[in-house]
Amino acid sequence: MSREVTPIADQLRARGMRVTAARHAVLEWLADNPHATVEHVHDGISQRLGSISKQAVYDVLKACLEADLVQQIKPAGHPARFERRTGDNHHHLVCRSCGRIEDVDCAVGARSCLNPDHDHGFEVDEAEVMYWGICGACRTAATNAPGDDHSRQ
Amino acid sequence: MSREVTPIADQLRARGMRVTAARHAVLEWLADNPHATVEHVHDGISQRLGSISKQAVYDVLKACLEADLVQQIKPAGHPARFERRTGDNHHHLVCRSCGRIEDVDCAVGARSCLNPDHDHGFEVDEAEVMYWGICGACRTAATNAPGDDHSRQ
DNA sequence: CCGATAAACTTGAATCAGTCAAGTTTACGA
DNA sequence: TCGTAAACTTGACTGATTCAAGTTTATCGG
Repeated sequence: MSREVTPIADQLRARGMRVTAARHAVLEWLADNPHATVEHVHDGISQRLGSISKQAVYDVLKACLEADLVQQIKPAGHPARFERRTGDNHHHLVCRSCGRIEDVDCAVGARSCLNPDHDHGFEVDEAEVMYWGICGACRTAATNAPGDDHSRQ
Repeated sequence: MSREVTPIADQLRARGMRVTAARHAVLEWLADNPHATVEHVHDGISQRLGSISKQAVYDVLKACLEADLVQQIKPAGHPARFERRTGDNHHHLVCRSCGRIEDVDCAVGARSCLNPDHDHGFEVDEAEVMYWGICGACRTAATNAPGDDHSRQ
């Protein structure tokens, strides 16, 4: 059900990138499965592609990252996650326990928290807002069976 | 020049923690060297203490973290950093190139960006704001000798 | 359509921060 | 001053990510 405005192949070509089965599969799959880890992506597209190395997934994601076709989220202590939604300054809600991520629109309105009052000589290009907490599933799991987090989303 | 309000030993005892040479050294050193990595702390206090294992530094920092005596910052792609300033909702400016960190007071005023508009069933306990950019030193280094980041602060 | 070639992919080793585990030492209350 | 749990030492291990060398393939010029 990926309702792409532009076909994936065109998006790649528009940036001068080669169109490969791996790239197509990753981008298509990611559109339907936001906040996926490399592991998730690999599992997800291996079926559709027959097989693909994990390194290729890293390569594809890195290329798409640089081409601004995907965005990366790296929550401390959890593997990186990827999503197709880029450039709209939205933030993320991260579960401390399982690493699950949800999107959150900027609570203070677009770009309001993007400029620090004092930049210490830095050239700032991004403001990242991350809300940390425990998701519903993990809270339930914790009360039912204390001490066992059912980890990994 | 650590101008502690309360002596370090007392701060530890106040939380029911044992006062050890390692803990004292770490906390004292950290007061004068904010945003240090485990490596930095280890190097810094090894001299003052004669010797200490890196694992002990991890242990001390973990204990102090749980006792709220230090705060941890984990910038994506860089080793964790520690500081004594806690509980005042300040944010951080991180250099993409060398990982150097500077403090920034909340641009939108205390706690204004702490509550996401939709919590997706999460129990949110922290909002983390991280500004990413390139610090002055790395910008200079990049223009002088392109392609060589003089990394690691 | 066909080959050349640089980009993309495969495989497997390496790195790096951090964690685990078993044994020894030490702070501190009795 | 003694016993004990907490803290420290040493060294192995993990898991995500990166590096590197060799092979395959998309695309472009002919």
